[in-house]
Amino acid sequence: MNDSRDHILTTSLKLFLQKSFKEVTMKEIVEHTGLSKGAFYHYFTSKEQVFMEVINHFFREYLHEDYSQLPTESLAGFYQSILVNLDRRNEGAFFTSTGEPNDEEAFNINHYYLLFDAIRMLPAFKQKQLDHQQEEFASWTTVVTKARSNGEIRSAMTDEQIAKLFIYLSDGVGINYVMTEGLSKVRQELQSLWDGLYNTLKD
Amino acid sequence: MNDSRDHILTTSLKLFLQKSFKEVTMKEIVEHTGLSKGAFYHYFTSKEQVFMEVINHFFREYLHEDYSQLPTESLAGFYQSILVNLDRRNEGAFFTSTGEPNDEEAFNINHYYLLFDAIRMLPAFKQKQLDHQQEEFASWTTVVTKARSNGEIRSAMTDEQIAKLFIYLSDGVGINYVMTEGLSKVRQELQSLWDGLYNTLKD
DNA sequence: CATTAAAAACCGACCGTTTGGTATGTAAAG
DNA sequence: CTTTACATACCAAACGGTCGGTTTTTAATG
Repeated sequence: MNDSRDHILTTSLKLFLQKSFKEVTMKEIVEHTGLSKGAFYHYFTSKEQVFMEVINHFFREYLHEDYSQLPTESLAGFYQSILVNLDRRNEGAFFTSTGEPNDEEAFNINHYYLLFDAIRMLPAFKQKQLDHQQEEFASWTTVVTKARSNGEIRSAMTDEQIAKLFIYLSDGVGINYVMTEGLSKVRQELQSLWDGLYNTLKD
Repeated sequence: MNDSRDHILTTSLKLFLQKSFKEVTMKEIVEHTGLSKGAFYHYFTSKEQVFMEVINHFFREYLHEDYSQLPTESLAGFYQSILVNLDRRNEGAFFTSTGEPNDEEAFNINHYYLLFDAIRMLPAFKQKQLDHQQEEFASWTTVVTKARSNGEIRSAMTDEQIAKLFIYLSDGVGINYVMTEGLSKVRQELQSLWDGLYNTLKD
């Protein structure tokens, strides 16, 4: 039905993945869509609006792992599933929902621009981000608690500390590799560190 | 001597700490300095140039911990020193070199904009960043190696893995707190996690 | 199926403002 | 009297956005 509107949205997303909100111009959006300024403003009222919709439609679901769908029987299985999902999102595509392929490069430094822009411009998004972080923390903590009572792991640290260890480790690996090479090595790096940490807790 | 020039530099820094390069306008720089456009272009040839100098003069030394000055006798002492230095930089000021006080808020989300802008715009800075990361990794690894042979710690993980654990943990804590609250809690959070990790390695 | 009127989709010229940067001038310093 | 340090008016280009008009699609009617 609304073909052009979706086309504008996905095209804008591609641009916002390459530059910050301020750096992407209306001219670029219009030219990349192949449409005209009139067409754009027929569907959207402003550059801000298309940004907002881009964030809400694509970026949020792309960023946020769904922790409720993860297996929680063991800590090892839990983090292994996250790694597998990370793989899927990397090789897969950004636009799975629209069926469009991801011919662009993988996760990179610009994703942080986009994330930060969204946080600064959209209070609702910032709240979602906060909620997601809490959910992430709660999920990890639950799994760690269970793993400890199972006898899967043991440690002098609190469950919360261990949960944070895993979470911050993944964030740290991400931002480090984004600043240097690509995200290609992130998966194996994260696997190696999580495994090492896990084995330390297991002994 | 060159009073106005330095004034422009520090004023520009303050602005670049609040917005991205693109978002900071010449008008803002000129108005905040209290000088005129003519004055600005008397000392600098472009907005890019003042950005470049801002990065080289202030930001780099602010960001980069000097690992050669840290005590390496024990792992505990090593990371404790880093935490103390982190304190100093937080409460202290951004402009220690010029003696100006830091009345602005502490490290926040905009610092990442600045960091990313610098990486994208200044290849030399990116290289310095990379070198610094390598130096950081090398320092941690050395300290961990020594700590292990000392009998201070023991672990099934390699020295490199342990080093990365500490490094990525700090990066992860930083970016997480920047996105939510401030950097106020980062220090204690990092202390808690590093301590927990350390004790696990010690047992 | 053809006719037609209304609505939706789309175009590109145009608008006021802001952008980074320049040119010209002048007052002060050496 | 020359150089340095500023100020200000000005510029072309780019900015996000508007508007009047044209084409295309849709839906109702005979």
